[in-house]
Amino acid sequence: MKENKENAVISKATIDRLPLYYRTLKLSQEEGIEIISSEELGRKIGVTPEQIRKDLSAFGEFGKKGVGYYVRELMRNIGEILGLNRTWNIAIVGVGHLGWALANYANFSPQGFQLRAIFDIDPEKIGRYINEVEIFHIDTMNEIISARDIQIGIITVPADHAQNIADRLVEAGIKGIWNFAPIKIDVPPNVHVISEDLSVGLSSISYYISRQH
Amino acid sequence: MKENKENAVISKATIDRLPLYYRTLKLSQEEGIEIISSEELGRKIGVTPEQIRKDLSAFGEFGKKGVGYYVRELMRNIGEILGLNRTWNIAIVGVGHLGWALANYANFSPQGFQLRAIFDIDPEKIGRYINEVEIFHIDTMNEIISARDIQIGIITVPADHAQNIADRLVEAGIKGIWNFAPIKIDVPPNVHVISEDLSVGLSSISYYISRQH
DNA sequence: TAGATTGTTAATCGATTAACAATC
DNA sequence: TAGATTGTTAATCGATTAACAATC
Repeated sequence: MKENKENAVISKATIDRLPLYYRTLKLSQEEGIEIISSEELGRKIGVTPEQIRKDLSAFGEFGKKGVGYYVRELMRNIGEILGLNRTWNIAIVGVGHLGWALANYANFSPQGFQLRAIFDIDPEKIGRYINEVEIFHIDTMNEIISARDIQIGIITVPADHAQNIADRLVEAGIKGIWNFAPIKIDVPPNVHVISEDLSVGLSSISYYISRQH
Repeated sequence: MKENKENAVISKATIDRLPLYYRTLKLSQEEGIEIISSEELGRKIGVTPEQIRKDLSAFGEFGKKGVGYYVRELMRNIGEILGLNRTWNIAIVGVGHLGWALANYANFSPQGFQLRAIFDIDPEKIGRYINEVEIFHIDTMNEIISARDIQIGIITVPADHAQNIADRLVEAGIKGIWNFAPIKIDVPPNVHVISEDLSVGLSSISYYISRQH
């Protein structure tokens, strides 16, 4: 596991940008670019070059002065920082429209995220498969999650069930939750939650375009 | 249109919290709660009471000292600030899994967002309906968007087509874009873009659970 | 009136930007 | 060597938190 330089606390803002760097480096690499400057990388992402250099400097010295960054090497380093140099097993809870869409989302596995189980309560859905992954009854969560060594749970159930599902996931030993339910969920401090709140995006756009002069 | 107090610039962080306040007030209202303190509202959202009072104070005085906030009244005020006191017509471009899921997402209309058109290039899909909304060919975007007075576009096409679609949406007169493609898109300054980048969530979780000691 | 809670100013904290020495 | 670009320190900017007077 890659440690940061002197155990300094890394800002959340920095962490949120690392996946953007990683993704953009990957695109550049696929285009055959071998070396990239913070200037060019920043231009592609929409971030200042200083920001990038500052962010990276929290973890080490990955560039070559006067030259730039070797794309492949920087990718490997950021991948290591993000913990992408391994496989994470994930489960989706709730096969509504969104859960179904995410279960079909193909871009997870190249980054090391493997969908290993899907859960629902609808008897109609249980036993079926999405993309070769079986849908199980929610009551079997404990067994399935430990048997399949699942570390991350994705919650796509309605808001009024989200906390209960989160509790069950935690109980089953999950370490991280990606929550799509539009509600705050409480978990113990050793479990990490990222909330993807799709109910705010349009409101925020509405605000800005309302006050266009 | 609700003006802020003395034309001060409102921080982006404040704007991003307003929809959370709105949503939580709505839930409270549905539970029959008529008055709420910043303390209680903050507890439900996971934000400090000071933060809420500070955010709101940028727009006016909505509370009653020693009492709290009238839920219904505060909701109306925040709704006005966000521009939710009207209907916005929206279009989805790209009927992949995610576009399909969003087209079926029922929670938009209660907040005044009406899906008026869906676009794709697949001849198989064109002419079909999702939830009573027709799928049109992308080449008819200009006419349809102005005919149906659509102000907001949702991009759910692959990353390599996103910029082109954004250009077409802007050309058709759209004012705001909700972008789900994992790439930065450039638009003129009078168009507002919110990016919902689903490719970063899992990486960010991976980072945090990797370094759990 | 006493207790509660807002709205706002001041203090603190954190993140971004600017500047530049180091060096490839 | 000269030019380019990193890594890092210092300066600035912005956002959050603390404190408290105002007042219901």
